[in-house]
Amino acid sequence: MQRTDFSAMACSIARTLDVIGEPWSPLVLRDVWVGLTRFEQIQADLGISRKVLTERLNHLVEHGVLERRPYDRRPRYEYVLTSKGTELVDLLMVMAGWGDRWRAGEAGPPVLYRHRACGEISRVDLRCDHCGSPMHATDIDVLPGPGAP
Amino acid sequence: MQRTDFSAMACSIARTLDVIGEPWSPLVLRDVWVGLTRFEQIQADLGISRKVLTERLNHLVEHGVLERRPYDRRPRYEYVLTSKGTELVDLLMVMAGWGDRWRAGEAGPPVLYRHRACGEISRVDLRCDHCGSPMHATDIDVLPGPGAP
DNA sequence: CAGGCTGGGTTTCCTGAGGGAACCCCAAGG
DNA sequence: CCTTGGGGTTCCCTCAGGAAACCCAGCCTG
Repeated sequence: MQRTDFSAMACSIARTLDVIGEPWSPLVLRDVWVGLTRFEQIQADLGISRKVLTERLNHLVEHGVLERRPYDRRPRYEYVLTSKGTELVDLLMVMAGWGDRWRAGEAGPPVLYRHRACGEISRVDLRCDHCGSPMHATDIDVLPGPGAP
Repeated sequence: MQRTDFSAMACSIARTLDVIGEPWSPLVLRDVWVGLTRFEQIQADLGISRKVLTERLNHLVEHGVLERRPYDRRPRYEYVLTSKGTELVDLLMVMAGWGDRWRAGEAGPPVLYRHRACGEISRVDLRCDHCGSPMHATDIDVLPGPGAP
């Protein structure tokens, strides 16, 4: 985990990292996303230490990214994505896209994504929400915003 | 940082985290992106320990995300994004988008992005690279790919 | 041409987070 | 009752992060 507290920085990247920047957090989120929603399942899938998994889950719940809820009359719980968390999955998809492109190697990507709307195996692409044309790092200017320091 | 080695996992998210998952790495990348390309600049801007900054920069260079190059006949160096690194900035933009939306608070986002193609202050949106319609976490099915374990 | 200055690190030491394994609690079920 | 299994806690050890001091190679200045 980061020792330094990122949440105080006037930077939305740092603030996002404050929520999912700790080691394992994105992978925990991915597991919940693909349907591994219980402590034992996630622990077994990732091989993460139980202590750390407890910490991560609590942190994600505190930040409103996951919701912890009982699924039995016994004390059994599962973790589900909130809408805030579901939007974080977009980030995971972009991460996966980069990994697919640059680190998949000979074997090719371990998973494929099928877009339900068109039925095609496709990749995610970044577009401008105004004009709809591609919007990548080199296509933009960065300006100070209202919350600038 | 993570003790566990993510690079061996058959997961493109984990493989991406192996490159930029360590604390500070995304912020180092952001700094280089916005033009803080020298050791002293980055160190001063982030307040990161010099030791850790050295490690992160070396790691990013080893992975071909940054390139280290001299800018003087004295032993002075600057770090610049490779194309592999520039594509990672897309990830930073999505991160910033989430932080803007969920954690900016009253003050509003600290920075704005102007899309050069249309001139508008806009946000990045995820689209299907086939059909061009929105492609978010809930719009896709995940299937095993050729590199599946 | 000795001494400073500057950028870019390296070293040292201390603390605390991650890993691993053992332990614990509670509610069924047999 | 005793076991089983999910969901955690506790303990201990090691190693990564933070802070600050130190180092070195070239200009630059007196």
